[in-house]
Amino acid sequence: MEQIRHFYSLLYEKFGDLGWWPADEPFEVMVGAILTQNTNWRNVEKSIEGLKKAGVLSPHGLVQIDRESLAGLIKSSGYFNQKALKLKRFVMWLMEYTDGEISNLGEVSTFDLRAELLSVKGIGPETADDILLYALDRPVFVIDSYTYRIAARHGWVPPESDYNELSELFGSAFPGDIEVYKNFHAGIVEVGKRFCRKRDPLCEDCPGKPLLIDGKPLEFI
DNA sequence: GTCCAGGGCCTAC
DNA sequence: GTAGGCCATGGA
Repeated sequence: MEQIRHFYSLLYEKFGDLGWWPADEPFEVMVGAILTQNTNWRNVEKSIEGLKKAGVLSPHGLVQIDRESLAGLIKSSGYFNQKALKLKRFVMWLMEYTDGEISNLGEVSTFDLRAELLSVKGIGPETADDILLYALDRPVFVIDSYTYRIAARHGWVPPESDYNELSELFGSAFPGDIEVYKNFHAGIVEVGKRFCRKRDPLCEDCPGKPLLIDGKPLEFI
């Protein structure tokens, strides 16, 4: 817990406020959250631009466009057939659940809303929490593979920890602090790219080794 | 040519 | 219930 607070102070010292999530409006965050699944953000940006140009980056726009055309517009994000389907299912849910008005979500508790999002096929815990935190300003801590790698390799959590345990642990380091939640996750992604990139979260090169930021061990920055 | 990116679902043991 | 396969483009 104390280590986690320290980790954030180091990230903040180094990166300051990273201004996440980069988007013009909440709906764009929601779309981006789905498109960026296991995908480099630069590839997602191209897709977002394409959707804007086509004039379909809105709940109504995505309901109207056919799945094949949508897949063509988001090609750069990879998994375009799957993601076109996911976006379709998401906006269908959104239109029905909110009656087409995103502000209606304001009446729903975070707990219920999270369960609703997770019930949409194609939206898992990370995507749901991206939407809750960055589009809807709800106090949830987003966990991604970088967070898990860093926490597990530093021994902050046991390797078998699941998403919810990590989310609760990181969240409880700054209870309910939405702005810190937003910037902490952003900082983790930023530094995660510079950490060991191997997929294996417990690769043998890493246990016990500190996270390096610009070649310096985490503790000594 | 190989690896992997701001995951999640489905299938087989 | 869980490891493994699948989705797919684009940059390093």
